[in-house]
Amino acid sequence: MLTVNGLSKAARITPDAVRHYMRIGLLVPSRDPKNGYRLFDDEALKRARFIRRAKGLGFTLQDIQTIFSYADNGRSPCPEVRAIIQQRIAENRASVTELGELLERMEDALERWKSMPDGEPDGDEICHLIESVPLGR
Amino acid sequence: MLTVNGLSKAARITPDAVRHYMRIGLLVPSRDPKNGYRLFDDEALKRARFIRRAKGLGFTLQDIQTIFSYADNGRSPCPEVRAIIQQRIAENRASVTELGELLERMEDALERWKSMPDGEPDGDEICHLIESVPLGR
DNA sequence: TAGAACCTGGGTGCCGCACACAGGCAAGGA
DNA sequence: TCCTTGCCTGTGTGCGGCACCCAGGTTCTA
Repeated sequence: MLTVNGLSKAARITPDAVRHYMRIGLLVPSRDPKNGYRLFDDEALKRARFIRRAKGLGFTLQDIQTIFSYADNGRSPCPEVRAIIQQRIAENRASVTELGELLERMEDALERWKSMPDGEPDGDEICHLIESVPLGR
Repeated sequence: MLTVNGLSKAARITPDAVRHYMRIGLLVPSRDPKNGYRLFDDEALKRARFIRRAKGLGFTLQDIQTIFSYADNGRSPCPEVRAIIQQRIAENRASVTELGELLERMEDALERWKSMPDGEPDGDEICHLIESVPLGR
């Protein structure tokens, strides 16, 4: 049986993460009657490692909740898992695209600014560099 | 003079965003003594539009605070602006890379899973699809 | 005169933790 | 025996950038 710190080391996550997972119900400890310490069994260790793996694949903690509730009710989570990851892949593609477009705007701006002098405060503009950039729709 | 809603329309942001910017001190309204309504002048409208532009370039609200405080003290924010955007560009590149790597892992996993059957609960594994994935370091 | 549409303040929720506080408990050495 | 060190406990707050909701007051329009 492991304490919070012990579990955090065995599963290679921070103690704060362990506490967080407890708070949201992903990990449920028992108690040492002697001192009230939380104790985690092998099942909890398995879960903690699973969480680490799943997070590394882009599953959210909510997703992992869902997966656990399937498993806890004796049903296979696999079909859901396939569906969820497709969803997350789509979201991820969208945000990569979006971030890439932002990055391009940023680089363009920096480049254009190279040939522009710094402005002096004139009570009319806040920063002419930024104000020289066209508004996105 | 514009109310919250009026400003939100003139600057093309949501009323909730206007309220948020007020809360964190980016926009400071005066008051209509008749009814206590918040009133925004042209200066505030200029600021609201500036916020929209700067956000579109990847500046955080904190960055914008900094820029405003330069301008408010009669100093040119331009050198800071150049420094900040370089910083944000670097961060953005890092997260694009990171997200891209995550996306790759996700796609690889989905692909491998195509040739794997759904598992049935056996009390040993939670989801063999996910557990078949190697741990990242 | 009624209803719609606006306004006010304040609070909560999202995501995944990180950090901090104040105090209790356990095990070692001087 | 006391002191130190290092674990543990519960609780609360902060991050970014809003979105949403509540309960109630005000203003405009038909």
